[in-house]
Amino acid sequence: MNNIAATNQNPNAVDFSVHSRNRTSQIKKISTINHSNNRNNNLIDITSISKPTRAIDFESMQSYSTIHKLNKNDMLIHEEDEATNFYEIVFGHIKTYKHLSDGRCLITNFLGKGDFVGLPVSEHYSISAQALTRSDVRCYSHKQIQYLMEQSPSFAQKILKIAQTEIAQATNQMVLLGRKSTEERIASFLANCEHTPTSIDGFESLIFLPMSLTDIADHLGLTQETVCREFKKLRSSGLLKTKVPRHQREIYVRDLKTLYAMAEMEK
Amino acid sequence: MNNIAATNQNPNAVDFSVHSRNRTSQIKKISTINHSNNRNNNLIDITSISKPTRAIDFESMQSYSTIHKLNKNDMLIHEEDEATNFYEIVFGHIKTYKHLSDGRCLITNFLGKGDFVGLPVSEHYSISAQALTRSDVRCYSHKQIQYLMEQSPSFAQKILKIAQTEIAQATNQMVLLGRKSTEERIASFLANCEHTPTSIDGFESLIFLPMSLTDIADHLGLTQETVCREFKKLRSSGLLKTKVPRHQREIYVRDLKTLYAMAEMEK
DNA sequence: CGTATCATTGAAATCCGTCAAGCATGGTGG
DNA sequence: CCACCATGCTTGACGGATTTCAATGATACG
Repeated sequence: MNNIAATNQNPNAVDFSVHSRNRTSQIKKISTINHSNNRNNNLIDITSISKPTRAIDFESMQSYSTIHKLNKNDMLIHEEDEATNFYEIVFGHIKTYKHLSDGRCLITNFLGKGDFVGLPVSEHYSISAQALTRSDVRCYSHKQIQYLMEQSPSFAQKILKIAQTEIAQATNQMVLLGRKSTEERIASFLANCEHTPTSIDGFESLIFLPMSLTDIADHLGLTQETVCREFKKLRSSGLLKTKVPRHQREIYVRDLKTLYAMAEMEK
Repeated sequence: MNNIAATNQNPNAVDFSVHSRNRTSQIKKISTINHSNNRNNNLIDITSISKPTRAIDFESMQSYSTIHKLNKNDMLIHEEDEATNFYEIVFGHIKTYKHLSDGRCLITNFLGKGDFVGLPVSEHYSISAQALTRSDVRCYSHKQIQYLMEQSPSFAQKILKIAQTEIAQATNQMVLLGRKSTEERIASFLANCEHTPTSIDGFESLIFLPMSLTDIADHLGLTQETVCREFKKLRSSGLLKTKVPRHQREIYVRDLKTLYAMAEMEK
């Protein structure tokens, strides 16, 4: 997750979206860009690829992708849907989650710029994904990915690396959910957020949170109330500060070392 | 996890192992079998592979693997170690886990026959793995795996599929740890175990558990005592039965449908 | 047969969830 | 521009499920 602060500078974010979690919401395909203004202009003609050892990376891949623009609360993936596309988040913030039948929800991850969702191979997606803010995602078809994996070993490695990263993150989250205290969960969460260095009143770092307290609770296996109280505790201890008392989407951290220690992070 | 019951028929399981969780324990490389009695006898000379589309599966791969024999409590993987090998469990039961600095533990998965651990790409393993019972694992070097991924697209797909399965399992476990009640956790755990159909006293199914209550607790984010009490509750409700009151490693399930309903399983 | 590990059970404490109410915020529509 | 309403945040009081602590009994393994 990079450049979270950047979303803050974008006042154009307008919400045309239908009600959250309403299955009738549709992805808005505003543009289908064919990025021929590619940095290296190294377009690859798929039909002419022959050398199996040829390297194909996401940069050159961009020529075959389309950009989808999502409004806040738009659904990107429904868990039950047939898996057809692989997405790279270009801008904005996405949450991935699972629901139980009675409405309980667990948010498996928050994704930002440079993150991926919808790896190929499986018939159906195993999670749902929804935009937290106005977002842009680059869409690759699974067929395309699979074809390129066949053509380029280094591309296949790259895909596997993405899967590995997902596994490592999920494993850490299991430790958090299964064995960490409330305080450790909040600290771990904040430690994993994107930090912008600052030097205001002796606070080291600024975090911008694109999600609600309820979302944080659904990510950490807590309730909204507990998350709220824990934030309050950390504020009165002096570790955190928010400009406006309410609407604390911008959080200043006094001391990152203390935060990490509190998080009981795995080395 | 297949054939758990089979481990039960193996009274040869002897524990020569050193103390559990003792970093000084070593993998016992008893045999380095070169399985030339391969079913199809289709040994592949790696140096002669040229066609990139050639299919290579684990069956033909076996010629390049070695078998490691593990005693109970032997370590297969240490989290901090440099990642060099990929393992397939051939026989027995392995647990994969992570520790926090103060000793708290979360068991990320229980592996059985046909399961894998130690996917390539990363520099270091992200979890530890230890044998629950006497076990045999087939060992493939990462170099070998990477080479074969380059040679065979279908092999690369197979590796990616393994990673995907791991992600899906981890995701379900996150839901369990973050949002399920104690009863649902136990029921989910039992539902995921290997079942042997039976018809004794109207009980449908038999489960053999190779792990301790503490291990189950460390997998479900509970304490040993809570797990014990929940089992007792399910026994007195009539859903479960054990032959011997203590040592309840063999559990009979009255009704699988009830078990699944209780588990709040994701469809 | 003895010791270490594992399982069991009870009593007490606590953390967190639940419920409820009030307040703030921001987007919408008049 | 203001009022309204939905959503999100805050706070308190309460109850209960689980952990913690402790002690005992089984079991397995050498």
